[in-house]
Amino acid sequence: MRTPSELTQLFREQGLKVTPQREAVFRALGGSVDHPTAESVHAAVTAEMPNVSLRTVYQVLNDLAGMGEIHALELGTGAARFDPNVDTHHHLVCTVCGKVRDVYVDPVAVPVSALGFTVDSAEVVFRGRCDDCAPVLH
Amino acid sequence: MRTPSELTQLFREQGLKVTPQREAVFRALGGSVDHPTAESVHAAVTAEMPNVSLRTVYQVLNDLAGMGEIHALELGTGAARFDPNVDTHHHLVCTVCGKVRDVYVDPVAVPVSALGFTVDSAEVVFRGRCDDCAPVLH
DNA sequence: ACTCTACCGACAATGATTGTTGATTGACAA
DNA sequence: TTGTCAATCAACAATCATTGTCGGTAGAGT
Repeated sequence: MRTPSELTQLFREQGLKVTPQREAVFRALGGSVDHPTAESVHAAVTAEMPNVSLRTVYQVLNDLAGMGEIHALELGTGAARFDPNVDTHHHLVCTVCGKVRDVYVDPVAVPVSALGFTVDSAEVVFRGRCDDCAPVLH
Repeated sequence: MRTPSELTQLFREQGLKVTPQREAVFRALGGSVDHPTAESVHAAVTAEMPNVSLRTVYQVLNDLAGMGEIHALELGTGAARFDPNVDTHHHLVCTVCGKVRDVYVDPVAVPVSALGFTVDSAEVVFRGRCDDCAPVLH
């Protein structure tokens, strides 16, 4: 994801207004190392600016995803996760606490048996237990 | 997934009754090459045996998944897909029509940066367009 | 034949997300 | 500075997949 000020530029170019609510979402995403859900982005935003509706947060997140500035991840953890890191990378998902970490993997070769299928993207999801949850035996 | 008759054995060993409804689900899954949703399993079942409730189909699918006889796939296509193929393999997901195909990939190496994370499984999802949908431009 | 699980139908409830509506605000261009 | 229109609000309904519940019935397995 670009910087908040670059996004400001981009939004204006698209004919979209740069509102404080949108800027707050930009900032919340920029300062996120985890992979927040819409709910947690909303929580971060309302911490500084109450009265921002969850509806609006969803709107902005969808706008950003539509522009390719962030990625929406469906990791089977219930809610969608939003990832400001759009470089090619993959994910570690803790099956206990649900935390998501970035991980870089050697490019995954498109398998021969994929003939007759045009591959646009490959995503690798590693499931397991993170540091905090590893000691917990099942 | 094992054969319907093996599953019959297994269910009895677990103290579970082998009902016609459960057998119908076994057969529906056994004869599926695609990756059906609960809804489509239900459709296949009710084709031969009306009055089987969707609720019951969900039950049986969850039982089978709990026993490791099938896998529940969360591929971001809305509904969960159920896969009777429990061999190590991965998936091609058509972003246009939603069809899912099996694909076999060389074992994905767990990346070094995954230290501090105990990996239990790795799943690779290739997204793109299948034969039927490839000609459709965007 | 008896018992207890499984099933039914019918419905409510969940949780994430999107739609709607009517009123208000405020960003930006003129 | 002002006018316009997009954006937002609150509040609510609706969606979709899935699970829970319940009273009543059927049938699988001993």
